[in-house]
Amino acid sequence: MTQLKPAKYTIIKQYICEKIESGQWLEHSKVPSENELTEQFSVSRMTARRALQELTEQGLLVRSQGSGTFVATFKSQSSLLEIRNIADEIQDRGHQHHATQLALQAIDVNEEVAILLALKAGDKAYFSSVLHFENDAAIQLEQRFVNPKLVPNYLAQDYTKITPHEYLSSEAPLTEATHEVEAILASADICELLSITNTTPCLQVKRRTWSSQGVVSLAILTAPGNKYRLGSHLVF
Amino acid sequence: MTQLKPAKYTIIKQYICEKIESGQWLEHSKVPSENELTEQFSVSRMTARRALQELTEQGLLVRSQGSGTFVATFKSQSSLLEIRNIADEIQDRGHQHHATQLALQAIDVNEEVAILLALKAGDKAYFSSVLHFENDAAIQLEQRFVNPKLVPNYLAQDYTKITPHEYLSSEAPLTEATHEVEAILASADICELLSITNTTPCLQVKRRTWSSQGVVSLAILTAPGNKYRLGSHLVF
DNA sequence: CACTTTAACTTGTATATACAATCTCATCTT
DNA sequence: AAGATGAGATTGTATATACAAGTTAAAGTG
Repeated sequence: MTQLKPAKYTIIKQYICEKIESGQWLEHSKVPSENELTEQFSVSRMTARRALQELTEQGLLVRSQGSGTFVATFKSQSSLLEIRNIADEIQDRGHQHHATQLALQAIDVNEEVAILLALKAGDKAYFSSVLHFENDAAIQLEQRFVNPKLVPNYLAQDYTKITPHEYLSSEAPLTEATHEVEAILASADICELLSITNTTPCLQVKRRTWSSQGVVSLAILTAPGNKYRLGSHLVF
Repeated sequence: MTQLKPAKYTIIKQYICEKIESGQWLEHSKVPSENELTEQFSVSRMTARRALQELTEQGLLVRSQGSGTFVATFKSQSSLLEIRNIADEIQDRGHQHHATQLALQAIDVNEEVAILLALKAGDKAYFSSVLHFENDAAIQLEQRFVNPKLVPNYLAQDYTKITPHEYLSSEAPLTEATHEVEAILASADICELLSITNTTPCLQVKRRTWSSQGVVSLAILTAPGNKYRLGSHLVF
């Protein structure tokens, strides 16, 4: 037996999580105050407070003395590990960024992608391919494979203007991500897109994202010369 | 004015941090219980508890109902971001690992290293170079530059058998680290060490570590073909 | 001696209360 | 109309208390 009786503060946490995950409480919207939760759940203020506090530490909420508690934007959750958005990175260097969408369609996944997306070989997945430019020079190819069960409306968007965390978090709040980084030589067609020779070392980042429902997406970034900065509280 | 009166729980937190950082309280050793801190600082149990709680969330302490609160091992702090130890990685693949120390000396730092280590150009730094093998094939070169002010005993160790977090955390508990990842072609001498051609793409990871005293070390890992896995709670 | 029980200690959860600090907004004043 | 004031709401800090639950070690029992 694991838990005969869940703690009261966990019940409140769960309640708030569900409201946010289901989309009933949107980003920036105000969540009930400590006193309101106190009444609603018939608990003491310190118990209600603990629920809000822990969700704030998890990054789901932000609190502000005097004004209230609010649903965090996805961005404010990302303090743990931040791989910077390519557009922001380029603009910080004082350069121009634009992107071109090369593909947006449903495809049959190959074996490797099927495994990484937790699908069966031959299953359908949504696929998009976006090429990013810095001052009109192609610098990064972004290929995304998206689980159609979890993001059914994926094919309706323009992903040159929407960053991954925007489209993903609006459909299913992401709970986890892993990144796998490798140095590779790109295939001939990708070299052509990026205007590089087949001897140019490229950084390849495979990023997988999860929601509570399962694997949401696999993104493969291929970029010559780029630096990725990772910050964290801890090491190794 | 920032803080006229620091909160009591922060005073207790600071007290505990200092004990740990100064080495008076070693890994696994028991820290005062909530009741002891209550007496010692003349606060309520909930205030003492808050200090212990927050340090636990930061990863400095671990708590166990019934038995007490203890100083965490460095490893148990590393849940946020984990770049796996190369030796563990290799052994998990079922292969053999060994390492050779190519250099261990004090050097004058060049400009780039000086900046990254927060030293002045021409300052002395400790330098070590370790080559890692998988089944007798060289697969990773690890070059470390260490701040001699913060790790004065660095030149006394054998770093083929000691992992970075072991030697660093024993001297000065690390509080933060950043990783910068890039795809490069290695220099001629490194290519020779790794038995690769000068067209082989290599992953280069620059890892900087901090303690409360300042920048502790800069490690440059150069590895062809290797994959680095990064796990985190959050994304982008 | 081996096993069980008990007592003491420690952390976990929960409540009730008080006051401080900050923010918002309606009201008052000039 | 513009600025100052103040009331109310909200989070932050702190205390005192109570009981639950897990651990440890001493005391008791066979």
